[in-house]
Amino acid sequence: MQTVADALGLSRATVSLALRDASKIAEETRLRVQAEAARLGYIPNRNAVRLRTQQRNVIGLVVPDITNPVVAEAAIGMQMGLEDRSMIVLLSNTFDDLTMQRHVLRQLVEEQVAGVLLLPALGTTAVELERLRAARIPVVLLNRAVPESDLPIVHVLDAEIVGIAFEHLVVEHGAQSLGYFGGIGDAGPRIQRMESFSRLCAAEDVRVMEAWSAPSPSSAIAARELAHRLLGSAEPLPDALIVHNDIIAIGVLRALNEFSISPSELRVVSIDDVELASITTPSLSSVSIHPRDLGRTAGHRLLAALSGEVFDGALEAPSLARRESCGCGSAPVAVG
Amino acid sequence: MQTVADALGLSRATVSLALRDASKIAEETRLRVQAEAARLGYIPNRNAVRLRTQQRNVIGLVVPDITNPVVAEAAIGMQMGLEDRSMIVLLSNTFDDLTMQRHVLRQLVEEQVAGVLLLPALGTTAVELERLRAARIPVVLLNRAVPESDLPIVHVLDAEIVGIAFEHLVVEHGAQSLGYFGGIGDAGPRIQRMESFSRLCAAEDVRVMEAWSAPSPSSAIAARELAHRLLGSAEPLPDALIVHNDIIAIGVLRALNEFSISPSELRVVSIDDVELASITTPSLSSVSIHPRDLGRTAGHRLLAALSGEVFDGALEAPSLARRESCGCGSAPVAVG
DNA sequence: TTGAAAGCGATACCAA
DNA sequence: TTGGTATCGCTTTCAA
Repeated sequence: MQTVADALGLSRATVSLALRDASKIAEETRLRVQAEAARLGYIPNRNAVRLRTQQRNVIGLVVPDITNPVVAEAAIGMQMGLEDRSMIVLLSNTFDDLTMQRHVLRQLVEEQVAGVLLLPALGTTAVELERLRAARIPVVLLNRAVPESDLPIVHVLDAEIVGIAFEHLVVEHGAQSLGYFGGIGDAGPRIQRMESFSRLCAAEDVRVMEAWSAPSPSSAIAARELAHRLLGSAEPLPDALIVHNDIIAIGVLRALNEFSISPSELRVVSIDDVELASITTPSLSSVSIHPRDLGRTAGHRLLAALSGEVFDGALEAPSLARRESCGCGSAPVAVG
Repeated sequence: MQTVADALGLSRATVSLALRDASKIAEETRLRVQAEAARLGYIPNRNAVRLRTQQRNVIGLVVPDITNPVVAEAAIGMQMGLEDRSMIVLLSNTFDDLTMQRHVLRQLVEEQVAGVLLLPALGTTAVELERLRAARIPVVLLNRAVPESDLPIVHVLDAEIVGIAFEHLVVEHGAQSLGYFGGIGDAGPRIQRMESFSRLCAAEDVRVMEAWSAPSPSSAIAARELAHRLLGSAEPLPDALIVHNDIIAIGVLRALNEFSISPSELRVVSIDDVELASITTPSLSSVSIHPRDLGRTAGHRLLAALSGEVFDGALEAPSLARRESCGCGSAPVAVG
């Protein structure tokens, strides 16, 4: 293309300059070049540019499941946090599969990406990330920590979240027995939250209902089945439940509904506050983690790492959306 | 790196060959090279490879909103349809904004992507895609058609979907009056479906309730508000509603619930059948469009276009998931 | 079987 | 202010 462009008597070098660096080129030449380039429909080849300049403008986003609304929101937040710098996002789903993740990470290294935002697959260890480290590609972890690794991580403040839900249920609603329902058993988030949960229950003398504190995959259907099983068993009901996330909570709500158990009998506070939470029946009280902000912050953090800056941004604090499922009364109905 | 690799006495060319093309290289040399490469942690530079070979292994996926579960599912389906060919997916959200879409498409052209899967932003016209055409980048459209353009499109079979819902409501449930609720007014899908809907209603002498056939954005909250407004007004209820998608339907269901209107009074059949549909209260009868299959098919179609093959795959036919919201009885409860 | 050299499309240095 | 030329990392003839 360059050669075509100097079909107006100039050298490629001049054209190259004229198309970017404004200085050092006669205003008139520049305009002529730009006009001609536009006329010919010239489009620079990013691959060549990258090869020559070592420029890196691609960010890898690696997640287990983009279908998860929180993940999708975070992805969008990240894209928003990056777009001004004309960064491009390479997305990959790992399906929580280590082999897949290995494959993907290798590809990203080959692509010479500027950095990687990683929501690690279950079972990810530091060795999995060795290649990235060797290639000196900055990595920011999202939500799930990786054992033995000191990578920067942006994550929801588990202790704070659990604290908010706990405080609301115990202090405001007077719950005496609690369960922490769902979440993948050996994944970071559940482990972290269970820890806070247990500590709080012990400190405030609240009874922990073990059966209702079982793990569950992030699926409404699976959660509903589990809740069904518990409701059909002799297990006593706790006063309230903190549910690992909204998707799981929707399954639980459905089960409670089928057993005609009202929020006053079993209060539910969930975590995430996705859009759907306000619209379920009963509507779902949920601790909002502001997933978009999470993604945006992670993006900024990665950018900071790229330019060697110190990162100073903080995550938006979680906050409780009070709705019906905890017994806080009816949902606000916005009718026009 | 190559230079480092021939620190074992060979030329870069030999190394390059040894690392891929098995023939023409002594078995022993090859092994030595590969061992050394592994030891040194050599990673080929995709940019250089692409530049030299003109190889293209990146596919652009451009969608308005990855947060939409159907879109997310389709994205995953596409990724699955592509992965064996070691293709990489560049994802971008346009937020249904034309300026954004222009920006993104330009980036994709610069990246020299092999092809683009595009779920066009509202208002996209053929001129928007001119650049892609000029760069001879194959495009496959997803779901929304682009006026004046003859690009191949993979889309849900709107007429068939509406037919299934209509038939179920009118023939099996005896509905005499119907509404087609929601969908973006000037977007392809709603227009297509409204057309089928009107034709069917006319043919079968079913009354079309105009007020209940209003457009609505794809948001449960907005849909609920609209339904609220209608329920609070003097508008008569139709016997049944075909709802544009599950997200909208969830909002509608919530509104009906708040007005204590049961499925027998207003039957609802929705479109999409996302996972959540089986778990709402009442559970949502929905025409499944198999979004993953949609994505996979689109991916295959694009691959076919890349290699100049004729595309022969067909889309999975839509099918109705009968649940409670149309009055088909209680949801199957899978209790262990 | 291996090596030398050209070239992919751009940038950047140094002269002119 | 412009042009010549080396270079980025790799593949690919063509000879040796």
